[in-house]
Amino acid sequence: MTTRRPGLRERKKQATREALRVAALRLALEQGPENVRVDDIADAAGVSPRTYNNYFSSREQAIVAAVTADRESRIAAAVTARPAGVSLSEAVIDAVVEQFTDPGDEARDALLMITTSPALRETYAETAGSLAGPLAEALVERTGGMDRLAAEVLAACVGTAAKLALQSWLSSVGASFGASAGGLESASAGGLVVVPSGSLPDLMRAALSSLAPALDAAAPASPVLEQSEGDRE
Amino acid sequence: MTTRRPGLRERKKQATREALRVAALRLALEQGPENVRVDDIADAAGVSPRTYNNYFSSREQAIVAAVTADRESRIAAAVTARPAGVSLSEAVIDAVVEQFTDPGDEARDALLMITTSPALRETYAETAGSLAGPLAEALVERTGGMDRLAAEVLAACVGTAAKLALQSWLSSVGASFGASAGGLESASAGGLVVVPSGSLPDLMRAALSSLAPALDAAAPASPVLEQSEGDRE
DNA sequence: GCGCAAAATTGCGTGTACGTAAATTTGCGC
DNA sequence: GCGCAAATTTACGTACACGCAATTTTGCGC
Repeated sequence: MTTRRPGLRERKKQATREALRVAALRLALEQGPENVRVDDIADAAGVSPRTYNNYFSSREQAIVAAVTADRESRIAAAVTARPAGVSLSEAVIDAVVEQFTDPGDEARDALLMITTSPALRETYAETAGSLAGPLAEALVERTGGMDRLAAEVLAACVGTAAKLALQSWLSSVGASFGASAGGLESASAGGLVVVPSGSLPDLMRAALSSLAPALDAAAPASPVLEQSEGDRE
Repeated sequence: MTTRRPGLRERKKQATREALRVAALRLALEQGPENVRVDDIADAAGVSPRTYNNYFSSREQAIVAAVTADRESRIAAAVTARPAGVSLSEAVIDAVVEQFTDPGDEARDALLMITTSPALRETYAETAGSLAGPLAEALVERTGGMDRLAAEVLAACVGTAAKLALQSWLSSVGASFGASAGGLESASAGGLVVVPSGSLPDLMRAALSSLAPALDAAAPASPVLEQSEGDRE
């Protein structure tokens, strides 16, 4: 249902996007992330440099996109796929942890590179926030019509918690965080005080568990849904 | 503790920052936000353009900083200042709503300008996330040592919820949100589905109320709490 | 096939963010 | 007051994000 008509035109767009992702990742792995210009990526993908910015709004996005790909929709799908018996918090936490913890086989070295480069770390952590949209949909779907605003808020908070866990984990794995000279720190730029140096799954589970009460409270007390949830994908 | 040593040197830095803020706001109000170059701001503040970026990492930051100033620390202070009797969620929600709802007297026209410019709206909404750090401190302080990670997570989530409420409110007040062509949407760039067009206080209270259970559950030694929900694990 | 309108790509120009190293200022001990 | 080390400001160069308009490509009705 989501992929109604691929649309021959749309398909080509996705192909271009994919080509850019692949090219960006390959070049970054080969020459190091700092030595890759957007011109190089665009050149390797066979498009003009201007086109690159039609698909990605920063140099780092294409690289991390090669790893994160469509993680958001996978998480959303995983949430709706959980058996109706489990609580909402359980479903969400399990789905999120699962999707974030398992790196694709070939993504291992890419992850290593990302943890090494501060700029990539930042962008990578920010991808956690992008799951808000799809997840909100999934929340509404699963609970059978929870309040829209509540769904958006909770989904965004899950993303925030995941981002925090990711940042915390990254900062423990990699080097220390360079503090910029600027004053008005952006939300995601502040150095974290927590450096627990645990495993990423544990860390993420711990972070998300703080949200569990809010998630369960938002579910309208119907653990078993009799709704015909026939349409799956 | 926080302001241990004014430090004559530090004072001058803050003066420069203030000068940049004021200049940026004044120029933006006079000529419209789109017609202000960073060179103009730097020039008006009597520093080099490069110095501007030593204090603010984007052109819009200085403008919104003139309005938001030290909102984060005010919120943190407001949280700790609440009487010990009230629940944590109540304290936090009241403090946040209070600080966000009351625009300074002279900030009125500035707020109007911000709602008009999409770029400023974006930056303004993002400032909500910057309260995470101070708020986390306040949470730990008030609850008498809640888990550090939980405090960071909850504080960040409060910021996220506030940001969402702000975005929702801004999109209802101003014009529609232009969708960018790019694919990998950043967390805060996605168009919100919720356009309730309520008053900002109501909106923010509604958004934050979703987090109330999580906040209250995290307060261990709170006055009257029936601890129904045991932590998993 | 033909042609047309929408969509995507491209080139260009502008403004911006930031690394880097030189120049200037500040704080402090003497 | 003197001078030195650290911090701050500054100039310069590079890369980048993006608006805009011209150009090419795509999809579709005929």
